[in-house]
Amino acid sequence: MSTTVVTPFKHEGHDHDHCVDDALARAERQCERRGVRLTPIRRRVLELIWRRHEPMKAYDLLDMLRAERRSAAPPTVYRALDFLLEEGLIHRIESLNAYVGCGDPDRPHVGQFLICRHCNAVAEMNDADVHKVLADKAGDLGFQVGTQTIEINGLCPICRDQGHALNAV
Amino acid sequence: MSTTVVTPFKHEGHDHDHCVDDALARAERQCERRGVRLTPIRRRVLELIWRRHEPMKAYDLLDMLRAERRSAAPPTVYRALDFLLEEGLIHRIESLNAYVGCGDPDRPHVGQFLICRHCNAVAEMNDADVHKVLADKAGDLGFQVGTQTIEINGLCPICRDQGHALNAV
DNA sequence: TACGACGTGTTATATTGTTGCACAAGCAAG
DNA sequence: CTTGCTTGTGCAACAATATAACACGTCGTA
Ligand SMILES: [Zn+2]
Ligand SMILES: [Zn+2]
Ligand SMILES: [Zn+2]
Ligand SMILES: [Zn+2]
Repeated sequence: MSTTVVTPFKHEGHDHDHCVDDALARAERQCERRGVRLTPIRRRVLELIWRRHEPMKAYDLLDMLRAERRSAAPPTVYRALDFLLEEGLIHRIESLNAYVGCGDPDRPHVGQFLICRHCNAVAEMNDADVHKVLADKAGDLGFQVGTQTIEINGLCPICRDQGHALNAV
Repeated sequence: MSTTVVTPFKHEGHDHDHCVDDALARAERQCERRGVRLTPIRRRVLELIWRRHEPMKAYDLLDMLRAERRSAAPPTVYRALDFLLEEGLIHRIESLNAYVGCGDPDRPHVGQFLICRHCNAVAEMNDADVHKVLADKAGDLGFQVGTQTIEINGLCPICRDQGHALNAV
């Protein structure tokens, strides 16, 4: 069993205030250690992402930023996102054009995402078996693996238990 | 060994004219069987995608279409792409905002893509082991799998043999 | 002080994708 | 054949996502 849940579903009973505070504290420590600056804008964007604990769109973040910082513009948020991506503090969900916080930014990795199509909850796995089987199969074809984009769309435990069905979108 | 290569890399010695003709003939048979219409526009877009045998952007297709059909506009190409996606004749590569032909449109499936970061070549796998390990791991977390987006970026056999390195982008 | 690196403000632009409505082409029932 | 329905296309505008270019300010350091 090599499954590592990097970030669990939001529902799965957790003290979310604590979860956000934790993520910000981790980010601050990590940035200090690396000698990079978690400026107010960057910190605020990271906080907005964690607050919702679900994939956030760049322009939704921009609207929120604008509410408190009149000068915010697209570059403001995209620069912050670039920084956070660079430092591994967030991941980009390609299939949604959205961004989620990473629960384990310390070691660089690519995420394996489970995305609920009903409630938008996202969990991040980092499973060595998944990585290995893909690398092996790709290797069989002579392909050298760089970055894996793995995004699984489906139903989270809560929504499944509530009777939502896959085919109903 | 459950690896099925749905669409191999373009390089791997193949008669490309034949490959395009084949794809179009398959598409025509399939559309007829299903009672849907492979109209001239749809057929032409599919052909443009197969001609290049690599991920094609919507607006690049639009430019090509416009060269021969003055009235072409964004909806023209997006409607054709929607149709082709619906019928499984092409796949969308989320990480590139691009579209590639599917080598096995008959049975619906999601693709597992190997994308060369140097030459843009794409191969499509449809590997049961990959699907299973992901479904199992997701299932362990109570997640019911719907659609998998799997896109591996790296180096194709040709580019790797030519000494291109992963880190050099 | 002077310099250089970095972060931000600002404006404009590029890229990717959608909506709405009118009209035409294909097809089936009468 | 012709009426009416469904599907496909033309067209215009727009929405959503992302980047470019340049000016300016702050801060650490030679
Ligand atoms: Zn939380
Ligand atoms: Zn859910
Ligand atoms: Zn070919
Ligand atoms: Zn290559």
